[in-house]
Amino acid sequence: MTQLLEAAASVFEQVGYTAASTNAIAREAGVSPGTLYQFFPNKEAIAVELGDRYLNRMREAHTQVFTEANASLPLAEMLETVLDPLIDFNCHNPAFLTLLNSSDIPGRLVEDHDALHESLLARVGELIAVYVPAMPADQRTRTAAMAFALFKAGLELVIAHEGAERSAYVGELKASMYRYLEPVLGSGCCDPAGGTAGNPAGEATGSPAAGGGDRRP
Amino acid sequence: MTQLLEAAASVFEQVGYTAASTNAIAREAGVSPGTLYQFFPNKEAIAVELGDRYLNRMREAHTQVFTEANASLPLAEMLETVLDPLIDFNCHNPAFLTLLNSSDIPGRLVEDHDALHESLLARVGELIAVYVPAMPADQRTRTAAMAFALFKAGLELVIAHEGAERSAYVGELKASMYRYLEPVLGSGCCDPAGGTAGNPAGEATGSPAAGGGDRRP
Amino acid sequence: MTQLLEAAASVFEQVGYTAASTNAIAREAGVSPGTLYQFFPNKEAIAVELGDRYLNRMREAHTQVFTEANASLPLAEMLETVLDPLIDFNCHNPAFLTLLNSSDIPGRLVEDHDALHESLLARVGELIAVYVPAMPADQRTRTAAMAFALFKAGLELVIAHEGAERSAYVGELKASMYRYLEPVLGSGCCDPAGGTAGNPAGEATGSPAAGGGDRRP
Amino acid sequence: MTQLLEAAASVFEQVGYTAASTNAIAREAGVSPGTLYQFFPNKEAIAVELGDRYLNRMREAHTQVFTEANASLPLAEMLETVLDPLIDFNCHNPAFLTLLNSSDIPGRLVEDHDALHESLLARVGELIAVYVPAMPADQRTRTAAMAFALFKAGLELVIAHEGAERSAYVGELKASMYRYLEPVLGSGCCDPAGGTAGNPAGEATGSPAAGGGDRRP
DNA sequence: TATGAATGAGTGTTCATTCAT
DNA sequence: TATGAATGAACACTCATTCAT
Repeated sequence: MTQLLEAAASVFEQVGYTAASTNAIAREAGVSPGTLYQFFPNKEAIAVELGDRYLNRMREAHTQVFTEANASLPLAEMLETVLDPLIDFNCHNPAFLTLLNSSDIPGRLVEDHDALHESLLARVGELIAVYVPAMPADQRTRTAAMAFALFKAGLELVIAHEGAERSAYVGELKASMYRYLEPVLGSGCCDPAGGTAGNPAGEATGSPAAGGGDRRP
Repeated sequence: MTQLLEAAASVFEQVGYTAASTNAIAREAGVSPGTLYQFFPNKEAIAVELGDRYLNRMREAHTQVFTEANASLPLAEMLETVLDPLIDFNCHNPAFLTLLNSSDIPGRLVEDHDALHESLLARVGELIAVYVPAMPADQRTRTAAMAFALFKAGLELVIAHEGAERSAYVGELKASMYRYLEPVLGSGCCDPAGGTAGNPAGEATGSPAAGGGDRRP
Repeated sequence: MTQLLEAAASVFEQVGYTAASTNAIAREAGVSPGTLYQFFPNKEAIAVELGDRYLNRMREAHTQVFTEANASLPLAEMLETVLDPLIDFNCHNPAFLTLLNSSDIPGRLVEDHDALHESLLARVGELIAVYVPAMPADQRTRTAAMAFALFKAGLELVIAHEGAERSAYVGELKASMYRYLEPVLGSGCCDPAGGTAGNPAGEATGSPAAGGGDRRP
Repeated sequence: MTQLLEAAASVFEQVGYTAASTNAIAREAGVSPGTLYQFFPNKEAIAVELGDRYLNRMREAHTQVFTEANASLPLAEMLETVLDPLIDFNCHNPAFLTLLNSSDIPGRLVEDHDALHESLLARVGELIAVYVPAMPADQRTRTAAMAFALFKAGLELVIAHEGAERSAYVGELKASMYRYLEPVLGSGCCDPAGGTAGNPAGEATGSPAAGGGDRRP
């Protein structure tokens, strides 16, 4: 089962959900096609289970991401606290993003698959609600959607690069999120910094700007 | 030929490039499979031609998008000038975004397909260079990549909604791009406004915040 | 019409009858597919007409091949007289052999196509009958079939080579046919010579052994 | 696998390699198209595997064909020894000849396919070399090619007939080969006999003239 | 008459899924 | 439980043939 999901993650990441064949997943897992179908009723179910496992592992390993305690922090620190482990997790599990962006998963799965998406979106919304309880629900929904979209878009760039380049993109990602959310969630007024060169004072001001995300050697 | 490309756009948009079948495209166009292959040598060529046409139509119809005259404008106005027609175009041609995000197009096409991507990315980079000529090349590349990613991510949300909701997302998209770029390209210091509720003064300050993009009823 | 048949000959020779497409023939002839079908009802008819033309051209240009006057000659000379122009013709019209060997032409055509084959076979039989009038019909049929098969097999080797090598194969072809037929048609008893090295006296004895067939530079 | 190859042999024999469809082969074998592709990666591979099997079966079942011990025999006896099992084998496996003559097999297969051809041709050359070691290589090549072509041409006639008629053609085939090779490989001078009626003494003289090859009733 | 776009059944091949072992 | 041969509908693509122009 685990080896099947790992194989699926590998194949999904390489060719995408649609182009991934169950035979290829079985082969990658070192089992026969028949065996795969004793664990999963169909190809969609593999993606769903994989998404669930990713979600659980994120919850288990990085509890702080989903803790409201973060809400007591200033925005910049909260973002650091929340984004760092998320970025790290996705760098080590790139198939998660693939799954998250596979809007072309067909049929009945869409509901289940969107469940993964909605689950994460709801988390973002809750966090926003802690910072700005007065925000109307529809506005909060939009802000959460936009923040989440920003995060996924930036993640793709982060994952697509390695080493120092990856670190730089991590900085850009954090900066873009901070700048987008600061006028809404922050208490201050001016953007204190940015991942963009030319503002080397960034780090000192407390806004997230650079570093980590890639803990692979 | 035109009806085939329109059918392809429709099918690509609905199921993505990989899952789109040439037979389905032919059926949607109301022709036989054989007819499709008198115009295109293979499935990839359809996507390439479609991408080229989109690019040309964008160039022809919205010359101002790619004009450096925009660079003399303040950032907020430049963004309005550039983003509005782009958003509008993509709302009317949603398959363009699908194509732009179809990283799973295989084989020889990849080069042509990436050409589309690179072409747009280069445009963004040029615009940035006009605003901040002193920015180092690698930093400019990253900023352009991030801005483009932001735009695509926001577009997806815009396209996914309709009516007032869509307009609201247009505001969020513009706000996110303005806030990301302002510290780098802008001359001012404070984010003067935002699409986010709670800052109703937004429109008055000249930052892009709401409006257009969806001219469909 | 003529250009169509020439195009057909070229395409048949290159890929064989089955793999030859009518579109390819039309393209090679520089006309549209529709034009082709105004001259021929279907693909088979092209092969039939081509075969007929070959037969007629052989008859017209090389009357002596089918003249019974040859029957007054000794076997060796008759073979020279008959084979030389035949070999020459086939070297210049290689599609003829292709057609002759295309036993996989399907359907109704087979009858027409075999007509070409039968026509040539009958000629061989007639020639044999002149030499050995007493030979029983069934035996004559077999001898003719075998001689014709020998000829086609040798021709293929001849056509497959060029220059001196081709000439050498012409010698082998003539030798094989002479040796096969001599005990039946000839008056002598010993094989007087051969195209095979080691018997350089061959040419002097009057048996066909080498030379010509390839008049292309 | 075996049933698939048998089906393929049947279809190839009936319509030739090019016109044979994999679906037809699967249907003839009583399996689905998908099943065929679990054993063979593509159509070419079927022909290659079939050819290999034929070659191996010829080698295993008729070792004497490829034994140099035959070289100690007089030509007539050697031919009997070698040709009889070969003719017999081909009468029972007519698709082998079809494959051998399928010069229109495309693409990568050509190499493998020609390998089959070359393999047999080399055998003939070796046999000739034993009889006439002094023969120059190029001459030996030509003699082998011609003898092989003769054999294939005669085989076609043999296979095309049945019963007594087939036997008669076997006689003609042997006679043609004996007469072609005798002046080169034989020690005597006169053609001692022939398959052709009118020379009833043939059998007595030791030259191959008639009989077997068709052991089917 | 010549065209060439259109046809649609057919091709070689793939793949999610099943089932006897 | 695990296998892997089997399935058959579907896919990308071809081609002999038709027909409106």
